[in-house]
Amino acid sequence: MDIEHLGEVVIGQLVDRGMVKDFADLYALTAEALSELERLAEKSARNLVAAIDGSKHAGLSRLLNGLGIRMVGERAAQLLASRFGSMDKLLAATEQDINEIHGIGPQIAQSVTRFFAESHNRDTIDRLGRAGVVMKQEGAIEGPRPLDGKAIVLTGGLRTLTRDQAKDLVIRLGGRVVGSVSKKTDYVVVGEDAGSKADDAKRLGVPTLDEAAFLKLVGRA
DNA sequence: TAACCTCGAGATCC
DNA sequence: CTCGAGGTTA
Repeated sequence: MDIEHLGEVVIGQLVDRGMVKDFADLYALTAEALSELERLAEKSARNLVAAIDGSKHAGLSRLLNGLGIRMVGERAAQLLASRFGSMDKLLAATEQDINEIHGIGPQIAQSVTRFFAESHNRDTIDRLGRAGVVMKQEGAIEGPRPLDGKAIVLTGGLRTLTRDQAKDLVIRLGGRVVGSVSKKTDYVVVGEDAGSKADDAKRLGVPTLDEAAFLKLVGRA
């Protein structure tokens, strides 16, 4: 369920009545107040309040996506959430820090830092936090991120992880899974019955990891 | 090159 | 909602 279900009719009334000036105000709404509006009876009002409340736990990437930062859509929001893990760390980041993320360049980095430099935007974030909006990435890995910025190739089958699980793990640890081995590849994870990618790694001098070494590196062993 | 972001236009649904 | 144009990034 999503706040986006708020129709224009309802939003318009809320704004006209001064009940909502920015989207942090949505969290202060009550079913009683909403029932005063036209075209929104008690049941809908309660559903709406519940949906708004539930959105507090959408996670940092959804929050960043929802703030409306120029050039930050789903993809950039996920990259930022994955790299910094919490709003506090993102707020403390410099433009250079953000620019260094693979997938984010100078334009987006500047857009993000400009957004957070605006005091009214910081106010909105403060108020969202006080309203109980979760400002951390759900499932974020605490501590060192051994794969930060690393390009990983997976080849062959792993015993303890499916390919999707392995990919998810790499991403959550800050790395990215790429499809072919090149000099820019940081590691090749060699599973069972690995194919030519293992040969490519040897030929190009790219470090290889067997499953045990991979699990150890990612802190799962 | 390919995926992604923004925005406006027109199609579609209720 | 989908589409296309125009821009960003690697």
